[in-house]
Amino acid sequence: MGRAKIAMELIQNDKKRKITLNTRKQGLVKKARELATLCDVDFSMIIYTDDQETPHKSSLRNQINSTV
Amino acid sequence: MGRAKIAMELIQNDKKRKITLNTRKQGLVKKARELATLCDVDFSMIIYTDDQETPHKSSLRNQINSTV
DNA sequence: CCGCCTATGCTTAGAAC
DNA sequence: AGTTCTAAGCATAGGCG
Repeated sequence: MGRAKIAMELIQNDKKRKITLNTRKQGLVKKARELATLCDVDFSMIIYTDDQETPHKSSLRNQINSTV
Repeated sequence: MGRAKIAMELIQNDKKRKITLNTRKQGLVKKARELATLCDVDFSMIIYTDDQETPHKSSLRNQINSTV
């Protein structure tokens, strides 16, 4: 099946939400890189995510810093 | 005409580059908002652009801070 | 400049493996 | 859990008003 339309609201299902986060984060970074390349601009992007995979390692928020 | 494919390199034409910057920046912010909504993450994005429209007003770089 | 349009290509949700 | 596939939906280049 192709892409189904999803509601613009918090995804309740943990697994789906995590997949969506990763997929879309990737797409976002790609687009950011493209913009930086096409228009010669400096770019900084920070996504603060709760790391739900290793809660025992840290209760602090992880910082994913994508500098392009 | 529909969307033409563009090369992934610096857009030399000033006018085109500026249009592309604005259009894509808008799209990027939209996607960032979606990601923040769908996955409940905090998001910060900064694009440093040379303001080519008012070079007489400031030689400093403008900082466009889109916090979602 | 701004907005609208439309064709085209890119993104990505869901499935199948 | 990862990988790959596919099509639905979305982003957007270029044109026009």
